[in-house]
Amino acid sequence: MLEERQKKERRVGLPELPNAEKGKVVLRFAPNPNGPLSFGHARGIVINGSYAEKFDGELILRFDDTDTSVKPPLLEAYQQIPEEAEWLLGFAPHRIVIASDRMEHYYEHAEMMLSRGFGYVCTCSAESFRELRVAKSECPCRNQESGFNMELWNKMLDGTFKPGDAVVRVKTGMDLKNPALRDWPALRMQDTETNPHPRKEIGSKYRVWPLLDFQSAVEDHLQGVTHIIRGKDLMDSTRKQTLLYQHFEWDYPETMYWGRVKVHEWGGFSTSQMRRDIEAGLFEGWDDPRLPTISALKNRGITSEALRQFWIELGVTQKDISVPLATLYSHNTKQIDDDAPRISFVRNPVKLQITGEHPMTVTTSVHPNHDSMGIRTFDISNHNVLIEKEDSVKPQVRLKEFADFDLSGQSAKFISQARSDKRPIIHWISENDCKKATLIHPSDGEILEIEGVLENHEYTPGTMLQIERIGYGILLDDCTIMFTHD
RNA sequence: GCUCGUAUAGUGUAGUGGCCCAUCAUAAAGGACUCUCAUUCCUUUGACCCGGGUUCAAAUCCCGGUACGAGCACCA
Repeated sequence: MLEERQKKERRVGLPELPNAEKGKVVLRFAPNPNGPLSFGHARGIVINGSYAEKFDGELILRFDDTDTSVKPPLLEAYQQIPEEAEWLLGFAPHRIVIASDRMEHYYEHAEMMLSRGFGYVCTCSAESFRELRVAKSECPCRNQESGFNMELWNKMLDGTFKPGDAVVRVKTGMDLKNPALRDWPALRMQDTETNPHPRKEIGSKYRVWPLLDFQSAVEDHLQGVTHIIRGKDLMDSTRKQTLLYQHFEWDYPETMYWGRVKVHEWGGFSTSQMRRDIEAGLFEGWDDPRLPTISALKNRGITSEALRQFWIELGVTQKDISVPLATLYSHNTKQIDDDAPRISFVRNPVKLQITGEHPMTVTTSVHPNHDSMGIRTFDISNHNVLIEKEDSVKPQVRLKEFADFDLSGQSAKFISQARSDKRPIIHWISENDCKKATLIHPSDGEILEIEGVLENHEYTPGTMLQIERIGYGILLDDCTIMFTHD
């Protein structure tokens, strides 16, 4: 090396993807549609989607909807999740795969397993198999002839067996040192008469259903997935699936993992728990602003770009982390501030009557850094203005962009238009230019509805606003603002 | 219990044997700008879990410990 090594640049963005060839990368994100997307799901979408984009590859959105009783799918989620994924990424997933539409493929592979002798139908109970697993001993079913296995398989399919009577296992070895890998279950039966699949085209059509490790493994192969990036809780899944791939003589995709994430303000986020809480009436719905769902965040004014930057900044480390929302809010502020019109909202308004000679109109900018966004005009010809109750106790104040006043009860004495001293600057609204409005502020599990008056405006719902001296908010309707963050 | 994984400032993150008395962001504190408690800018505070080893040289490699997390479901 002739050249001196340069000071290394700090790596920004996503880490390198091993063995990635431009145009040939296929990634997937596979949620259970048992609810809409949560904040945590966003990581899977953002990371996998960003790699797909970076390498000119494909992102598959796959619905892992193979459980009808423990985590039953929610019909609306099949519609909502792709929309939310597209909102988050700025592009739609390239392929959508629904596991419950692909049952024939899983059956076919199960039969291959049975006939080639690396899978067997096990009629042991879950409890007795657990003991065998601990003891590293094989169960009697393990050495059945493949013909007999096919017979038993058909009894699963035709309903001779009932749920719990039999499962299909992959032969991996009962002496494996990791107990999690020993002859793991691949398919089981479910009572889809009492718990039909919510998709009506599926309903009670199947009794035998693949479990995640089998379904996911087979489907990843069928779809040509090259890279799997998922939570490290699925590390043993990789090991189980690798053993299956060896049987099928397939190559397992490259894998990367991320650790567990908690948010200081929310703790963990479980879709199942949210679903129970919503059904119990604790929340108004999936987009309740207190909930860590994508829809709630979106409705509260968090941009998809902020979410993307947030997750990319966290990267793909295997550390278990706990992050404050302030980090997300900081990204969001950077996204919205330049475009957010300034607006005045007065909480708990107190009316003041101005005494003394004073201008009849006041103008101020819509955005102090961008004159192009125009001006706001206040009409004070009736001498009445509104200020926050909290500010009304101050003896001397300056009404922002207007003038200095001395306050005394309900009256405000005009002192001077120019600043005369360092008295605090407060925001205000002229009585002629405002209407009653509500600021919705989700905080500490409560939804506070702060009444006040809002400056007249012509913004459309969805506009992000910077509420002077309060924070950022999103306009819900003419006179309702949802507080976003400071 | 068995198995697996992770450990860098308050919180995240960069760093894969010498560029590191360690990067960047965020948070906090102070300041500049500003007629918002906004934005922007500047400054400061602040970290390689512990103990051994390998090496001329370790945040980086090895071993042990500790802590935290995960899997061992006929959930995903």
